[in-house]
Amino acid sequence: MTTLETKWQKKCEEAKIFEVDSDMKKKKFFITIPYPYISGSLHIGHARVVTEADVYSRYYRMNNYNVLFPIAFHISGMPVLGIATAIKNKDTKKIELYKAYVKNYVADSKKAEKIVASFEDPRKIVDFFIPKMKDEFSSLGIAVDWRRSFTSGDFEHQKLVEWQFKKYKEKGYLVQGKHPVLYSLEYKNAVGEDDIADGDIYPVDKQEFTLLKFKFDDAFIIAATLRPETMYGQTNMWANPEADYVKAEIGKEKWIISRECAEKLKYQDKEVKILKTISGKDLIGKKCLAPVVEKKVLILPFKKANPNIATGFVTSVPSDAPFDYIGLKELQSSPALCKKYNLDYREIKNIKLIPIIKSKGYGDHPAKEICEKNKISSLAQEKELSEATQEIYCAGFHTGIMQDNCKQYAGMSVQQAKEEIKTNLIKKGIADIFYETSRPAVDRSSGKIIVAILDNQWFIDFNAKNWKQTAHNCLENMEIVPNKYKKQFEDVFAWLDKRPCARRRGLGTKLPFDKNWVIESLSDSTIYMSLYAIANKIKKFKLKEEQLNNEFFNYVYLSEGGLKEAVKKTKISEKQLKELREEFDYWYPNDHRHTFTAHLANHLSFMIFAHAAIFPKEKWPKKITFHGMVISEGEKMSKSKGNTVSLLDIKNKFGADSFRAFMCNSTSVESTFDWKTAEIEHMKKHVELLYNMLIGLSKNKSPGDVGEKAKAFVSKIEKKTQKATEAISQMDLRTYSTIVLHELLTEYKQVSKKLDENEIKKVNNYLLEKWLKLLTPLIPHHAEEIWSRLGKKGFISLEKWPESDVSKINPVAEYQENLVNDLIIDIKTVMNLAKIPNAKTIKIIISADWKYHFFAMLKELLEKTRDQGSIIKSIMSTNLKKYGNEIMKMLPSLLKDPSKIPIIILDQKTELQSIETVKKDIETEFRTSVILELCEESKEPKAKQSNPGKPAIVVT
RNA sequence: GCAGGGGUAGCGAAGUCUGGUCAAACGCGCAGGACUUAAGAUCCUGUUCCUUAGUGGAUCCGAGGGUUCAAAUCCCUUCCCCUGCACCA
Repeated sequence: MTTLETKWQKKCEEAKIFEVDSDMKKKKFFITIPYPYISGSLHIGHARVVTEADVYSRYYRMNNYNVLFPIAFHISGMPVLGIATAIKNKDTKKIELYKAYVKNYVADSKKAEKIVASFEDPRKIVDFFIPKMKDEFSSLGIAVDWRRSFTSGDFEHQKLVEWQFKKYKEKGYLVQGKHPVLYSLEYKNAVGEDDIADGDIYPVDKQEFTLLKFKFDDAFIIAATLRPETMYGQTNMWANPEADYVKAEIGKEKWIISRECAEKLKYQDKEVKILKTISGKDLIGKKCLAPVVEKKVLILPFKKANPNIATGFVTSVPSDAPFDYIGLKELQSSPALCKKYNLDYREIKNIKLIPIIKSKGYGDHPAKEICEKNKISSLAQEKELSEATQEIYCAGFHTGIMQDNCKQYAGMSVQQAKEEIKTNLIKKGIADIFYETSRPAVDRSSGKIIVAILDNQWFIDFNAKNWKQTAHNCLENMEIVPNKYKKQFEDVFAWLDKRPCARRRGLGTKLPFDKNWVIESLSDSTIYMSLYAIANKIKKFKLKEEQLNNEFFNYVYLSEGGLKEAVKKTKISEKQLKELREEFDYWYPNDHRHTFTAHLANHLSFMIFAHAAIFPKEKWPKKITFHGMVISEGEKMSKSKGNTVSLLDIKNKFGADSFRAFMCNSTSVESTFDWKTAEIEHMKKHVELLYNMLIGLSKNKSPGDVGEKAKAFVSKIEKKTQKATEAISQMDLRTYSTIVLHELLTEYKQVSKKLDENEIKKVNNYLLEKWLKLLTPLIPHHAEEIWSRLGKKGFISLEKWPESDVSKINPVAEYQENLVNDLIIDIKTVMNLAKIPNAKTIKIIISADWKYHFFAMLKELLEKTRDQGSIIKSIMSTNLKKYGNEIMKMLPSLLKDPSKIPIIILDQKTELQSIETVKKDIETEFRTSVILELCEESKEPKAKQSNPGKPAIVVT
């Protein structure tokens, strides 16, 4: 099969039928997918999105649209750079991995090694993989105009992004500010999941602690908490007797904090000057002034106070914190322990829990209660204590109400109090914010990871001025499929605030006004689809980087600044500039973007905002459709599971058309697509079967009217053509493919059983081209092959989509056919049940004439009402009254289940005629004689059972 | 935590917006039959249960309630599963 496919891919490429230029006489259709990221080989996730877009766009092409489907490539950000760095650092795992990739294309092992070695230059990775990716995509039979391809590292892309960000800046959409990030002390840079040891398995979060200042001599002891709302329950301070603390100047204040904390504070926007070391032991037994409760509290020993976490001091709230409760209890129950630290046991013993929060399921002292319930009695039960803390935290967060002693916060929910207390304390200068990692973490070179606050981080401010409103307008006018995602967009829009849009590292475009920053890889790909419109011309005209300046995009994209001025500033000829402008104006906006749901909250939302910011209304995107996840053999695809499927696998093992058919038919566009090797094997056979059958049809056809016996068949085919057209036009590829792959085949099989050779030839002639064209978007290669074998010139991909001839849709004919089919099945069943394998005669008794009138009337009445009383009344007021008894027997069951009334009610005469036409066939089928009679004339007791559409059967 | 999606036959998956013709498309699997020396492929038939000369009846779309003449579909409660959440493309 592959040879057939490569042959047609080559022919299409040579004929350049998918390379399109503006054509004012034709309507355009411009469809895009997110450009794929370069990293290793393409898999079925990529295959899904391009294939769906392709099938759909082929339908448009066959409806006389000038269809543009381009694909570019994304290389911004860390991954490509990461590969290059790993290879530079002789990371054997990565080198082996990429050797394996490269060997897919380069057989010679030495050559492959050399190529991989060259990958320490990221550009080499891009240059190597992009042609391969284009080939792999093309092997799926997608109709892409590759002349318009580019990468996000190319100058035309970067110049466009520069232009965009200058526009953002002019409009005040960019702001600078502080921003916490995970930061490696070793790399001296922000880090992501990939840079952190085990970052993928145990993700690291940023946690926000509230720092509280406890007056102590001329300084403050700084305690850190995640629960500022519990501050009214403080009873004491915890310090680690084994840790070293420092006294340090932090701005204008003196703080006592762990040595580690002092180091971290330097990265969190604080001036730090260490004055002296203080041993934790020396603090034990002393007192400091607790904020909020405004009282002196004892500093007590607590080994769980970790100098590596936050400040190394913890304020103790034993009523609500299990750790604090047990820590205190251990001291209170051990005079010896108190003595060890020179503490006054009676004073310790006197410390009482202070109730502060009332949560559902708990009394005044949740920590005490849960420890008693879970039998926790020692700080050594770390795991149990952590779980208990979680549980209380959850209960408090969701159901907790602040108690009366919490002053102005009394009666408030915990959720609300938490925020308010924090903000108020900060305002008063007795609290501060500190960020800590959610777990101890190191980077891949074992350097420590902390949270650092970047001072002049660039943000895109989605709340700036009227931007959100404009974005909403844009969304409002867009078609979103499935529509439920429109609401989700709205939710995302509401939540979008400031987003960091530049980074310190990675590939990409530098911020034009601050070259220390690289524009972040999602922010640099929000309007690139506009470049497809002119990318081929930029190449053709051999434009240079410096020519694609502000004036260039202002003129070509916005028609601003005037042609003369643009010519002067860009040094591009008037003719070329005009042509570029026309090309852009013709193709843009993007009519349709097909993407993965995961992109909604970021890429797609940014795309909408970007267009709203930069472009006039008529250039805003028109439509977004979503596809679902891709899994393989019921599981998430992953290399470790060995269930990944590459495009090369598809090409070599199954063929593009089988894949296309299988994928479209196995799930609806918005649902999860599950790759199943066994099932695609089936589809491969099915495609072959269709192919052979259609070739067969092409050799056995003759023109002419299909004839009476195929009337119902034609009706069904026309109806299904209509349905398939409707489905594909709404991108319901599943319904569409089910019809063209299976339903048409079933119908054809059935009708061909009934027809003689001559009749079949005419049916074949009627069906062949129509069916073939219906199949073309789905299995284009096979369709082209058959088309050429029919002796047709040109490509079927460029043919006109078949129209459904509505005048041939004939419900009565279909009904009659069904009636006869059911009749035959019924006869078989009866013969089976009655155990009469060889019947002498089959008597078919047509229902009494009055029943047709009754059924028809009942059907009509049911449209209006379901009320039995009024239905009876209406019927009895007609001359059907004389059958009142029988009617009353039948009516309840008909009302209960109206499906017993046939969809179409013929009259007695027509029904008799329908059966008469097939009388002979029934006789042949059962090798017996058939007698037809009317109920009124029949002496059979069974005759009364006959109903419209359901003749009585008597076999003897 | 925040936001969103979903639970339908042995399995996958339509149907849900717009309630009725839904025991539920289509595919896979399974069973029986045809073809074949045989296997595979292909074709036909069947595939909730009971009952039966085709009729009929019961159960039924995670669980429980409600609205309605009528609910897989609308409303409420509840259980379970999945996805995303910003130096990550």
